[in-house]
Amino acid sequence: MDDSALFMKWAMDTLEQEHPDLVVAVNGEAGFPSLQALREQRLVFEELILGPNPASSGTSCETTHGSGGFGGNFSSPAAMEHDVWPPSPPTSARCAPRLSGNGGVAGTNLPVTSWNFCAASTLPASDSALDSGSAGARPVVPVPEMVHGSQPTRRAAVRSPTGTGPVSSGPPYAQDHIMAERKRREKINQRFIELSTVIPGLKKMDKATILSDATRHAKELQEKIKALEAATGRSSRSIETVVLVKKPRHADAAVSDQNQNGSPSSASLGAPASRNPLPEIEVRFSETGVMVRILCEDVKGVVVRVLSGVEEGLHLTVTHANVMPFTACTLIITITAKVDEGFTVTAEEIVGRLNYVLELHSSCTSTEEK
Amino acid sequence: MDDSALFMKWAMDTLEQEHPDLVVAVNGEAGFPSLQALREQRLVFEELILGPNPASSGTSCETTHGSGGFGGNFSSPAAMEHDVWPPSPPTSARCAPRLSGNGGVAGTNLPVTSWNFCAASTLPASDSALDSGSAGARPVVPVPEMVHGSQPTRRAAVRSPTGTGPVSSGPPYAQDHIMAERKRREKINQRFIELSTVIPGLKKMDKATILSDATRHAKELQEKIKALEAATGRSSRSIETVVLVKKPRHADAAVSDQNQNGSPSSASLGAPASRNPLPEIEVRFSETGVMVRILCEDVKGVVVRVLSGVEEGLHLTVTHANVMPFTACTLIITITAKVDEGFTVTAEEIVGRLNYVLELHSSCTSTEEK
DNA sequence: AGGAACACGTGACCC
DNA sequence: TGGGTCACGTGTTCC
Repeated sequence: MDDSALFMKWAMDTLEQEHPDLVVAVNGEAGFPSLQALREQRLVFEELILGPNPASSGTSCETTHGSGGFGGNFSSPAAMEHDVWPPSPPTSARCAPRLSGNGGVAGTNLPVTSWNFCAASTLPASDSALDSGSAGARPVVPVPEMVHGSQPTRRAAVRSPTGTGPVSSGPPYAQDHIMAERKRREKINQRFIELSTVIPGLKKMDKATILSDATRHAKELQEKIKALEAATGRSSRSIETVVLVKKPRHADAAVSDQNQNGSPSSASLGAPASRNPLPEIEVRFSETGVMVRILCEDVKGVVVRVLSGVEEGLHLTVTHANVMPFTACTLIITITAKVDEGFTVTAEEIVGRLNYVLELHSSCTSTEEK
Repeated sequence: MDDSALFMKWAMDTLEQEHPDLVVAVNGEAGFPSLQALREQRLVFEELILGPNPASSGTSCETTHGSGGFGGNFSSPAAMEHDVWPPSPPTSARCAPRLSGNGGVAGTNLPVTSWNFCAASTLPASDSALDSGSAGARPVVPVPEMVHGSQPTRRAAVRSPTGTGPVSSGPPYAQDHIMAERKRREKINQRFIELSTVIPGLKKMDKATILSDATRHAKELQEKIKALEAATGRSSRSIETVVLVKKPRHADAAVSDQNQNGSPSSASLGAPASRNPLPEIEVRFSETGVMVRILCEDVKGVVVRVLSGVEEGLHLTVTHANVMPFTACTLIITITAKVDEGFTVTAEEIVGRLNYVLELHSSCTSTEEK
């Protein structure tokens, strides 16, 4: 989530900023945009994900956004790797490229988020390419990159607009459409990488694989849930409307929490062995919805936490909520909610979720930060 | 789940089977693969998802795998919706479409699985195009389809390859690459729709939305699992009280308490006489006051009755009260109150008193009037 | 060499 | 009329 958000933002930003236009380039050969800017980015990304990585950075920098190309006047073909079609026109009659006005190719290079997710964050550099522009077919640094294997760099190269012209749109206008499309692609790719982050044990990173693995994974999760529900259901099988009250939080054993640190929170009660019984959670179902009652410590933010935990995390829609103080440091929160269409919840889930958020909260307060 | 699984399988199979290779095509025009095979598939899909669908089949059926269709010879542009570019070339000079060798359009129409899953059901016509082949720019049936609105048909129409030619590849060779790419796209789209089937409540069907919803959904499932696990873990943990109170009329104040928690003591009693478990009353004390929670039938006047019963009859001063509906005919009443100076109360007193007023009330309603 | 994967530009469609 | 979405063909890179 987090990083993805960042990533998105970054993507947007770069998109916006782009093309200061300088790119220039000149005749045939490519100015070439990012390319290694991209790689650079990927590098950075690696750092983020894998932890701080020495080395890195270095090379390019600013240039990246330099993409600007289309402003209209530079003929620079920017992109093209090397071959270049300009000299191409043989038989086919490529028609005049029009688009950018002068015969040259249109700019439109743009680094592009590209598939290589990686990218991102700090996003430093960029580079050389930009001013360096001029030169012809530089191979440009190959730049080793290649993190662990698969993912390609995908260059930013562009291609001539190929005529463009036929029916609709002259060169000029259309071209924001191309930007839009570019953005769309970028968005999708980004989503792709987000998706890839939530599915574990994914090795290939193919779009196709990501997709299929995602569905596979989803199915697995569903099944797991079903199994879990069944399991817990058995244990407390009884007629409808079972009330199930739990007051967990002993911490102890479970892998879960570190805080066996004699939670300061409890304070209140003198009970020796037994610690604070809070939170206490009760869940009750009706045909149409669910009631949740929570008795918990009165700590700042706990209410919203609970409410959002219920609504967002559990696919419930709160129809009624009430909070009232009880004792100096205790709150009684009572909620009724409807289960969102197409979803189901079990008491265990709700209890688990609430325990989770409450636990988070208390640890939050006891330590600091998150 | 089920269907999705089927779908998946189907998908896989079709994928495998497809392109018996003949596809090849021969001279320029594309042979073109499945076309309606795709539609057929889509059809099948529909059936699977929506349940057996009469009608359907009819048309193509066999043809499907017959894919054979492309055996190669039909130049038919099949696809193109209507506009058609053939006659287009005005100003722009679309250049000659080379690619396919003959001047004609390149084959490559292909209906394409396309994004439109929806499509279809009966999905009539289409095909005709297939054999009918030959003709040029026939508008061919627009094919109404469009299931519930959004999804586009996306026509299959192709475009001329736009030259293709420049540098690399003459028209001839390249063209299997294009088939490959086509296949890849198809695969991906297919995976997309597979994915979309496993995620519930998805309305938009956008690639982008599918992706993001997929990740969202995955995260939710993960959490749900975590919650479930936590819950079951906890519950299994013998400790914890976890009293799970059924709605017994046994009353038996059982509630918690086995743990001598110094904390607020509580007691709850079910109504003895009444057959239905209601009312259910819970009382809990703090140092400074008392909390009373009542689950009772929602009968007119019950609220004031309860409140006055608590305040007047028991020497309590209500500091907070909340009433919320739960189930069609049930109310949850939660009250906190302070004990009036100089008085004391016990849980039993309160429960007794409330049972009394509630009983009065119900008898009131049950019999007639008072 | 050739298959697989990606991004790009572009035409077309829809709301 | 334009923004959004898609599929397509193409160039390119990597194994």
